[in-house]
Amino acid sequence: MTIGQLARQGGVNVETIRYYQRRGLLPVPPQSASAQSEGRVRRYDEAVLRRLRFIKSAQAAGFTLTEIAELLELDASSDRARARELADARIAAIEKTIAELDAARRALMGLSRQCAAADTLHCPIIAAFEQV
Amino acid sequence: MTIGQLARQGGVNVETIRYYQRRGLLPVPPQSASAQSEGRVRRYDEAVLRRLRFIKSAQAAGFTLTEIAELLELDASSDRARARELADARIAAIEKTIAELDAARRALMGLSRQCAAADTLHCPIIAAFEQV
DNA sequence: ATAGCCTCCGTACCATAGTACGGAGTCAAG
DNA sequence: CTTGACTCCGTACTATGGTACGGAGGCTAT
Repeated sequence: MTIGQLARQGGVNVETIRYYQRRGLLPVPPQSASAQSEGRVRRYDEAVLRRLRFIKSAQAAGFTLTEIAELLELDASSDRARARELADARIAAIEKTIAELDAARRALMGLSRQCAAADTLHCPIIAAFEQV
Repeated sequence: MTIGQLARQGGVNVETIRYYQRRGLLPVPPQSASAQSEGRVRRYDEAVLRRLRFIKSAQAAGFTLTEIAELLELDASSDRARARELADARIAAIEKTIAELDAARRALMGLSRQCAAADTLHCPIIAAFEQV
């Protein structure tokens, strides 16, 4: 498939694929010849699409592109210990983020409820943050 | 207090304060005269420190600096409805993020456990992402 | 065979949230 | 009254994750 097809299949921009290639996350296939001409267009296979989807999934899990690059290298070297290390570090980071977000969420919910109550003189949302 | 003292009290860099001033989040006080000289150093009071702390708290709740600027403007205009709108939008965004992170966390935990089990032939962390 | 997309590639630019630098002036303590 | 730390201010640079642009050439359907 062409880069444009790969991009559509992966749900990203063509430019994003080029960017991932520059970062070494995706391979740059050779410019293969087509039936009619010598061919100067690069063709991508399913493996690249799977790799692209891996990147997007790992990214959704909060891995940075640098970490994803490392995961992809581990894929080649089969370094299980290191892969697990990265996964565990990410789990800890996710748990920390969730705890912080949950605290913020509960604070905001209480404030929004108070703000909706008609008997309050002024909106507490802004005032509340100032006391923290 | 001076900008350096304000920074220390607020737990940020001096440069960050200047940045917030450029963004209109913090006021730039006049260069007040001191006892000895005409004075060309700006002085900050408690109100600015409270404002700085408000910014950091709101930021921890996931508001962007642009949204915080709006909240600060609402503070002046007392637009409760809009403040509540922003708070509710943020709550929804936080809940979405938490759900995504929790899914990623649970996936990673299962994978890490599998990876630790000695009977698996190869680490499943990388393989798992490729199927998503 | 030609219009009208698509690809290639380098380079430049975007937003977000800061951090760093450098020279000139200011301030407080010894 | 000087030394050393701090302030002022503009400008430039950082990281992260992309987007945009433009010219030259490639591909495909009519």
